[in-house]
Amino acid sequence: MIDLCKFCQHKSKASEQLSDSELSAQSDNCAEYRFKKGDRIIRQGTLSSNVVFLREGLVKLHMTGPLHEQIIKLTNGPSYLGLPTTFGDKVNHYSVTAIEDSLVCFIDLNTFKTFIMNNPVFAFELFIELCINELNSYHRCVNRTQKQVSGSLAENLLFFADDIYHSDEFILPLSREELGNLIDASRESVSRTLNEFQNEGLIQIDSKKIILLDKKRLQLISQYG
Amino acid sequence: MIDLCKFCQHKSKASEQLSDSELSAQSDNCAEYRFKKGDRIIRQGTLSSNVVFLREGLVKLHMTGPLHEQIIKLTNGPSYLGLPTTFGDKVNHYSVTAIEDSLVCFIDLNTFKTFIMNNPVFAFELFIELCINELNSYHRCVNRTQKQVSGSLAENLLFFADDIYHSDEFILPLSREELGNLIDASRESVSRTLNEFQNEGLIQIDSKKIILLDKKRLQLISQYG
DNA sequence: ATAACTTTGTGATAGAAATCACAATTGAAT
DNA sequence: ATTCAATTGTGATTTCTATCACAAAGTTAT
Repeated sequence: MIDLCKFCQHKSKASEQLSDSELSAQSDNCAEYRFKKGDRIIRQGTLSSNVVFLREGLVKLHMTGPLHEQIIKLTNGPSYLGLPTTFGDKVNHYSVTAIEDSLVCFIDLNTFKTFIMNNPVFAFELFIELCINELNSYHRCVNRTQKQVSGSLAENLLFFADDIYHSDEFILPLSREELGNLIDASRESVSRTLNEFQNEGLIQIDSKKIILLDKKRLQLISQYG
Repeated sequence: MIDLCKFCQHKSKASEQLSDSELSAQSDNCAEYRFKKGDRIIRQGTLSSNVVFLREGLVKLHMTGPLHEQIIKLTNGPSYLGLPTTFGDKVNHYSVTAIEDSLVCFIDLNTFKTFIMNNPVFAFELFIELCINELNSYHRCVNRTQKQVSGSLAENLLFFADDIYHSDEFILPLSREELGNLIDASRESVSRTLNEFQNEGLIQIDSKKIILLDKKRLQLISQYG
């Protein structure tokens, strides 16, 4: 268990600022778990007692809204999960669920706090990360409220290809229902719109497998659709 | 100009953690401005070069979406404005406009950074504030995407009464159009829904003046409408 | 393999809200 | 006071999407 964190290949930008002794302290106060696709990592409504760091994998942050479930965002590792829900309140305001097999570290809250208090560069990096997250959350919200189904769908297909899988061909890790929760549409509308995209030659669908055929046009739809 | 900040009655929770010498340094590197209703305080797209602190007043954070303007949120003082846009990127991602006469302090960025680096309690307070902001932004987004016009409108009327004016009778500081930008509805829908509310005896409207008559029912509409 | 359950596709219908169009009101400027 | 511009109210129409209903296809378990 000695110095596991020191040699971790998936450090956050903040934890790259930790000293050897701090990393060693983190190793001693940290537990590693593997989650299978579908496993709940953080549960809305429960006490948040650890800092959660996603080393590898893909997860969804989601919360129950007034009418239905909503996926707030998707995050792939390496990245902290739920800093806001850990430090913003005692209780988790949202859930986190693996949508692909994921490797997660749970870091003791007090140890983490010590780093913030004693290592200003670490604290500053976290601070910056939170700022960027908040900006992104504003952008996501503006987009999801203003775009219609085809626009949001195109946007998210491009997001999967460009930011998650780095390939124009990928296995969609979400059901149609979940895709709907991500873009604020019903299961049926997602189905229909995906088929429209296929009929117009924008994409090719083979059940969960998606191939993006015309990214230029998808980009246009994402912007103005 | 000596120690203006020290005796400021509108300190942020974070700046209450600053030492006398730090407050004095802040006084020396800080400028105070008064903005009239309608004045732009931060302009989307320009360089963000100062930390902006709203001492008194009421402002809207807003950004241009793919289709129209959207009000991200309303903030009243005392509160930092645009920490995310100041530290998250060099360029402002959103605008801030006074919707009531406001008193604002511009704090030198480097001075502020020094505080973060040298005063961990200050940094931690800011960190917590950002976390809470992000949680709130998630909740606002879920609500505005899932509720329909009457629900969002009821929610925001209650927000004005309870959180901004602390009175069930207030002068609405936004035009119908702006209210629409806040709840993702058209100007016309806002007009119509306000009138419905009046016809059902929920509120009384006298042009900009609003009186909430039945908050219980407004709460129900806010939840399930 | 079969049964039971979940996910998905697709047509028909209904409903909420945008848009369009225009009148009325308010406010600002001269 | 008068003019011009901006804001607001209201009806008619259109559009998008949710919902409903049911069939088809996949998955999982026994």
